[in-house]
Amino acid sequence: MYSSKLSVSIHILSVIALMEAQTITSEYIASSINTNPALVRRLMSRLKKAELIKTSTKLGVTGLARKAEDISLLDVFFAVEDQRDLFSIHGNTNLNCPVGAKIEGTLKHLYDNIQTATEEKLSAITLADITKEFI
Amino acid sequence: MYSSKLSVSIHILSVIALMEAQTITSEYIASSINTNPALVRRLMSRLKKAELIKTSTKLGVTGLARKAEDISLLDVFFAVEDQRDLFSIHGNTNLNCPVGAKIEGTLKHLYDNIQTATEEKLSAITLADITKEFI
DNA sequence: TCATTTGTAACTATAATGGTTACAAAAGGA
DNA sequence: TCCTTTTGTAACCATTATAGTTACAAATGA
Repeated sequence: MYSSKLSVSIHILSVIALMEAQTITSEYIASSINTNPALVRRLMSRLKKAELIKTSTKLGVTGLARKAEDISLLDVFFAVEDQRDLFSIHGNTNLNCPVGAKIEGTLKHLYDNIQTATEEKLSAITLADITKEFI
Repeated sequence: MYSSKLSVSIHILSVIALMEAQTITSEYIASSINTNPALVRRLMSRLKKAELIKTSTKLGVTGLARKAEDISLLDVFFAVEDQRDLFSIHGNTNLNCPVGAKIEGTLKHLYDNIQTATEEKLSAITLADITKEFI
């Protein structure tokens, strides 16, 4: 199971998208999530590096860096999630056993297919698809 | 990212499938994985409860409970993984905010679609598909 | 009866997450 | 130029899950 970083980041981006006119702060966003501003800023920092949002000291968040229609959930996922692999594979198997020798490669190939399908699903959903639920 | 329990369980089942003739022990399987027998038995216990393998004290593992063609990776996944959700959703959001009020339901619906697709992929692969790679 | 193996409890170390405090640095605006 | 606000980040902490390990009672085949 992936962490909630994707979910929280979508939350952050949604708040920004819905208040495009104003500039808002990590403090404000944190109050919508019911968490603290530092956690929000930690994610904001990564969203900024991925060029999904614009920020400025003193002013706070000044908006999305792209249109909501051009931000996919895969963009967000890649921006904030370090551990992108869907399934873990145990290493250090016994290479003298026919299973031990080949299991890693076999599973890797198989999991890659599933992972690719998942990522395609994420790339097909945009922030705009999500924010329209909130209006 | 899911734990390696699925991967290790597939390893266990593969060893059993490839040695269908003989009965083998957790000790033997552990040597192929390069881990210890108790960890193998912990997973074996769940595979047995899910009716995927047959075991007996004194004899050890006496074989698969079904044909390898009739054991899907989804069966294995459900047998050993408690945390089946693909993505975590943060709870306790601020219901006074339009985003906070609806984010949980929106994400749940969206993630469910992706999860279902993933599970369908897992159900389409059988143990037989995997073991044929090892011969 | 006895030797073997499962099944399970209990414990440990490690790593990731989510939460939190604190503060330097940036930068807008008076 | 100075002040105030906010980001960006470091440094913690508590909690949880994983993977590994030891130990042993109970089951059971021979």
